[in-house]
Amino acid sequence: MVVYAGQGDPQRTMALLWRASTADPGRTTRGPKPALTVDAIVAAAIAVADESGLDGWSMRAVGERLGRTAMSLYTYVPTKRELIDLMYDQAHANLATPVAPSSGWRAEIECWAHDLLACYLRHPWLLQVSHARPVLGPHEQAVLESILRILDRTGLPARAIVSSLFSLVRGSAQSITETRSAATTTGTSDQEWWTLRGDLMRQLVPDFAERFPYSARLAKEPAPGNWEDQAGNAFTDGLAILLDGVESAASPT
Amino acid sequence: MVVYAGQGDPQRTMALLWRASTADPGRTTRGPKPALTVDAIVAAAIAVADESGLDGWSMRAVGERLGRTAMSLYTYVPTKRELIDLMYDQAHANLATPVAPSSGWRAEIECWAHDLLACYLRHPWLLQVSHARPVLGPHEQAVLESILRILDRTGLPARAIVSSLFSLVRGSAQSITETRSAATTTGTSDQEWWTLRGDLMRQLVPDFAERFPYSARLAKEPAPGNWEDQAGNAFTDGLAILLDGVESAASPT
DNA sequence: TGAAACTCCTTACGGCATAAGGTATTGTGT
DNA sequence: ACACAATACCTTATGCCGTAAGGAGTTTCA
Repeated sequence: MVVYAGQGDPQRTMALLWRASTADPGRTTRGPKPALTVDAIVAAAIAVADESGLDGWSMRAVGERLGRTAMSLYTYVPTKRELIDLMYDQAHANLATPVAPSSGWRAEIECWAHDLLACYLRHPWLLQVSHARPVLGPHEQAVLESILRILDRTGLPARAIVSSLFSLVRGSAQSITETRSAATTTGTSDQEWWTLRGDLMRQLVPDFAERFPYSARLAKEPAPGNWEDQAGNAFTDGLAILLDGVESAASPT
Repeated sequence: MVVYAGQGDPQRTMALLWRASTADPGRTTRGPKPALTVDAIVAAAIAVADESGLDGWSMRAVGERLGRTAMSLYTYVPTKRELIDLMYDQAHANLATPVAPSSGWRAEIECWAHDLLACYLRHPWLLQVSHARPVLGPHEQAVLESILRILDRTGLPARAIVSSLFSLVRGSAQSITETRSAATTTGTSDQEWWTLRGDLMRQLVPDFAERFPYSARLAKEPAPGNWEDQAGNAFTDGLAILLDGVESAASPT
C-alpha cells in the first residue's frame, strides 16, 4: 500500500542511478556472464508496477516476470528500496520534452505540465513512492532542468514557481487516478459509483445538507463531463490560475 | 463470508466513519463488555504512526500499545485498511478552524492553508495514505466545508481553486517532511547532508554543470535560511502566487 | 590446474495481515 | 437456576513479504 523509505546507502543508490556516466571500474570478467542487466530488471519492475500497482509488486513478482528467483535480483541491485528508486527515475525518461520552439513561456509551461501529468497517469505508482529523502536521478533531473530552462527566460524567481507546479501536477494526477481506480476496483462506471456513494451518504448522514451546506450545494451544482474529465478540468483550470498569478508577478501593474 | 476483493467494503468504512451520527442498531448487550473502543484504537494507531511512521506501523504494534493482541482489534475494525481510513479522518479533527472574523478572504484562505499544512506536518504519514478511492469522513469533510465557506463569499468558481489549494498544501508538506527526515534518518544536519550529497554528485557526475546548466546555476544561488525554511518559503511564496491568480480572476482588469 | 570471482539457486528467519477456531464472559429466555 | 446465545479476546496457522546465509555451477586468470 505504502512504500516508505528506510535508510538505504545514498552512495550506492546514486552510483546506480548515474551509472551510465562512469565506466564501472570494479567489474572483473570472471564468472558466468550475467544473464540480466539492471536496465532489464528495472523495465520488468516498471511493467509489474504498471500492471498491478505497488500493492501487487514484489521482488518475487519481478523475478518471476524475468524467469528468475527473487534472490537473483540481489546480484544487480542491493535492496528493494534501491530498485524502486531506479524505477522512479526511469519512469521519467520519455517525457517528450517537446519545446514548442518559441510559443511563449506560458504555453511552454502548460506543455511541460501536461507532459508530466501524462507521465504520472501512465505510472500511477510514482505517486506512492515516498521520498523520505530526495534522490534525484538523471531523468528526473532532466525534467527539472527543462522547466528551469523555460523559466530562465522570464527572469522570475524559479524556486517557488517550480515547487508549485510540481505540487499542482502531482496533486491533480492523484485526483485523477483516484477517480479512475474507484471506478475500476468496484467494477462499476464512475457515474454509478458516485450515485451509490451518494445514496449511502444520504442514508448514513441524513442531515448532511445542514451540517455541510456549502459542500452540499457544490455537490448539487451541475458539472460538465464525467468525473475523470472533471478532475482533468480542475487541473487545467488550476494551472491557469497559477499562471495568472505568475504573470501578474511578471508584469507588475 | 463475503470478502470484497482487494479494497475494503465502502459501506462498512462509511458506517464506521460516520458512526457517531447514527445509533448502532445491531448492538446487543450480551457477552463480555468491550474493553476497548474504536476511538481508543484509532487514537493508539495515530500515536504509533506519529512516532514511527507508517512503515513501523502494524496491527501488531497498535495492539501491543493497547496491551492486546493484533487479532483483538478485528473485533472493532474489519481490516487494516479501514483502520487507516479512520486514522486519516481523525487526524483532520483539530484544525483550529480559526475564522479570523472578516479580515478578507485572502487572509482567511492563507490561514486555512497554514492550518492544514500544520496538520500534515504533525502527521506526516497522512501524505503516504494511498487514496485508492476517495473516502471522505466527517472531519475531512469539515476541512473542505470551511474552505468552501470562505470561497462562497467571493463568488469565484470553487472547484479548481479548492483542488489547487489542496495540491499546493500537500505538495509543500511533502517537501518539508522530506527535508526533515533526510536530516533525521542520516543523523546529520541538513546543511551537512546536502554538502555531502553535493560532493557525491561532483564525484559521480563531474559534467553535471554542462548537462544541467540551469539546475547548476539554481543550486549555486544563495538562499536564505536552512533547507526546511526554504521549503516553507516555497509554500508561502507559492500560495501568494496562486492567490494572485485568484485575485486577478476576482477583479477582472 | 587450481583458485578466485561471479551468477543463480535453495533454504530459512522473522515479520506481516488475517482466516479459523477455541475459551471465557456476559446477558436473555425459560 | 440454568441452558444457551452472543460477544471479546486468545492461540494457532497459512501464505505472503524482504532478505540473510550458504551452496552449486560457470568462467577467467595465475
